[in-house]
Amino acid sequence: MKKVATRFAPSPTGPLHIGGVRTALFNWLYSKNKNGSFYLRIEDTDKERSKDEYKNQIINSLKWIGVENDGDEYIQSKKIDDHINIANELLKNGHAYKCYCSSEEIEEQKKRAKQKKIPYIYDRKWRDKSESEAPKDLKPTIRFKSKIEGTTILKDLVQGDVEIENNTIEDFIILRNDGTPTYNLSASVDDHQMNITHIIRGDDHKINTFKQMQIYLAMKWELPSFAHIPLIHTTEGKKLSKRDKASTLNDYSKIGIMPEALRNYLLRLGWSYKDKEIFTIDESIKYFNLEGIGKSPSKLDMSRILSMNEHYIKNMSENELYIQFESYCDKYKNKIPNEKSDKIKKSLNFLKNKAKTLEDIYNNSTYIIEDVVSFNNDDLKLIDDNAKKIISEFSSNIDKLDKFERYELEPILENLIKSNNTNFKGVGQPLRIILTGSKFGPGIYDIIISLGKEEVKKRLSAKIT
RNA sequence: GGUCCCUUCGUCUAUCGGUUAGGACACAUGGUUUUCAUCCAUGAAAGAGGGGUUCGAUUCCCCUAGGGACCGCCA
Repeated sequence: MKKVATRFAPSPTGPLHIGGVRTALFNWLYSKNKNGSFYLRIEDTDKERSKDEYKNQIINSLKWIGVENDGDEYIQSKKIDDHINIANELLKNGHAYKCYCSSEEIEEQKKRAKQKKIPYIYDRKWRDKSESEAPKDLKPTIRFKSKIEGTTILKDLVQGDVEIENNTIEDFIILRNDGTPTYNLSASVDDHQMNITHIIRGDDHKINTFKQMQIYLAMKWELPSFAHIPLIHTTEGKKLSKRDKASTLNDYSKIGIMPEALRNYLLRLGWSYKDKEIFTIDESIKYFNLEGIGKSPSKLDMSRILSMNEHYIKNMSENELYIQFESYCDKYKNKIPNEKSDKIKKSLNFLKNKAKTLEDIYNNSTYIIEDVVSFNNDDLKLIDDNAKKIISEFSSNIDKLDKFERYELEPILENLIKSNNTNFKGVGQPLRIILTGSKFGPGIYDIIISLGKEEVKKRLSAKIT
């Protein structure tokens, strides 16, 4: 048995979106499940559109979600000479030929086909023409001599047998008239040279697979296995593209989605293992298989991502959560001041109960992070004279406390409720507003204790007068 | 238009011929609760339609309908 090798081969012509991330994840999981290797190949042969910026974004995205490639990134543009050599070999073997059609001529044919509403396919004009008829002033493209007779069956590991008439595959270009290789050639040569055994990619590549299979056959190379996974659709039911909002990983991380949550979500999007929903990395490696991949495209569901994130927030250790929260604030909000980090750490146990995202934690903890409380007028109106009296009583009552724990605070509040002939809200709400500037937030005891006696006194006295 | 793929609750899915069609998210209701939440309980919610095959079809086959992908000297 050959050692399993998979690859993810994006082109750095745009930011990697969540669909690509899932494809990478599936390839990575499959190879790890089989104790094999996973490679990252940057397909940067389109010099016009490829950008280093995108290459880095791709590498960072995969790193962020925990998909790690074996070995260095494979840079396709460095292998162009190999691709050209194979094209020449194909030419020599009679599996390819020179086509002297100008691009204008081809465009014209396509236009006409469209007008007549018939499918365009290159008419194989130069397939059997002799070289002597070639125009002198035109550089030819090299086309692959595709099969015309019969059918080809692709034994797809996800979709089953897919049969296609060979004559629907045109004589595709493998070398442009400037001598550079095109995608189908480069990809086949690279996959072969990298000893890729399983090609797992989006459904949108299926036609390419039939073309690439023919190159393999012509070169007498051993065919890899193919698995075409259904695409991820937007809520509108269309193929997800780079232009869609909320499509890159950064769109998610900036609102406080954590990598393990998104990884788990993506794993379960289009793949399942019985009724299991939550998978650690190790579990996903252990259980991942191609049989569990569904055949129909699936839609992105934000509320599901959120609830997955919520699950991870509540179930990860507070230490780990703090590390993620800290770097989240650092990157997208304000850096947590050193002197506040202990308070935040201690408060995580109640902060996390109200949070679906790291951003929620941030919003609920600003009263700790920021020293000056800001108020809005509507809330301030609730602080009437009666409320001020209660607050002032509370303030003097806590002076004698030395532990400043819940069991000490509870009786004080209860007494205030009784002596002022009110309910919990009558005491709790004004306190909350003055302490945090908001009617909403963590439990009142949590707020008081997390702030500490000194800070509570300070904030109360600033507002009573 | 041609080729290919898909079709179970709103969404992600389980079921590999016999189930009261299960779970999760979302939703609704009730309970716990100092706000908002959490948590707990309960509920509503699905096999696109039509033909076969079979003792029996969500499951196998065919047709129809609907949806999607591809149709570059991009990758």
